[in-house]
Amino acid sequence: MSTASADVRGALADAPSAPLSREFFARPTEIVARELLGAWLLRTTDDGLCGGRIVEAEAYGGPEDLASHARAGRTRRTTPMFGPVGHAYVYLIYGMHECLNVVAFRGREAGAVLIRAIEPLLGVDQIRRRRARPNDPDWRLCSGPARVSQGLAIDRSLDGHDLTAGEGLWLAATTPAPPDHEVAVGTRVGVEYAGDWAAQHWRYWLAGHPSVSRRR
DNA sequence: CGAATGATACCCT
DNA sequence: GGGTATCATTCGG
Repeated sequence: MSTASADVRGALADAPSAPLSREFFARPTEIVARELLGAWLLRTTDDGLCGGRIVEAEAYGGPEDLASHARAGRTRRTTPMFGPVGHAYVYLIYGMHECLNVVAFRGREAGAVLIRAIEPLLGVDQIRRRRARPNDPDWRLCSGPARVSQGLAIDRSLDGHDLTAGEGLWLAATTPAPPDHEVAVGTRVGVEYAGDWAAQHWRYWLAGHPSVSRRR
């Protein structure tokens, strides 16, 4: 048990447990995306501990999935997607924003789950200081994949990071997990170019939760 | 609504 | 090798 995990248990009555195991991520990405709803995303930096609960996630597949970065096969950028499950895949988008994925199993080839939004619950003050819009209400601070990264100080230095080690950046389950009737499912955001794969219902979110990202 | 901002992938010589 | 269109987004006007 890491010191950081012990800190989390002390910080909250609704205590997250140990880091999610390798086995948790060794399942199809759409299962992992669904199961990650409600789980804690936790981060330690020089500013201390911060994090929140995942309210929105999307599953991406391997080369067969035309919406996935892995569609071009294994490249320098997508190497983590083809590596061991439970590691981070962090990429730069639009030249300025970073997005966090969790590598999961998909057809023996590649796969990842994009963390699209969390509800900030721990270290909200430090999360707020890192954001471009520090006057936003708590629930909006991490309402979008790049906002999650900005708020939790996640960048490409964490690309390939082992999320099961429980240090620096990791995930922890909650009990109980959200029941199916609180979970909504739909198409992935921003992948209209992907033909039939754009219709795949691989986006999961907590129905009605204010921290879920919205289209403008 | 459109700018910001740079890595990447893909097509061409 | 080099040029360039595109991008799993966000913010201010």
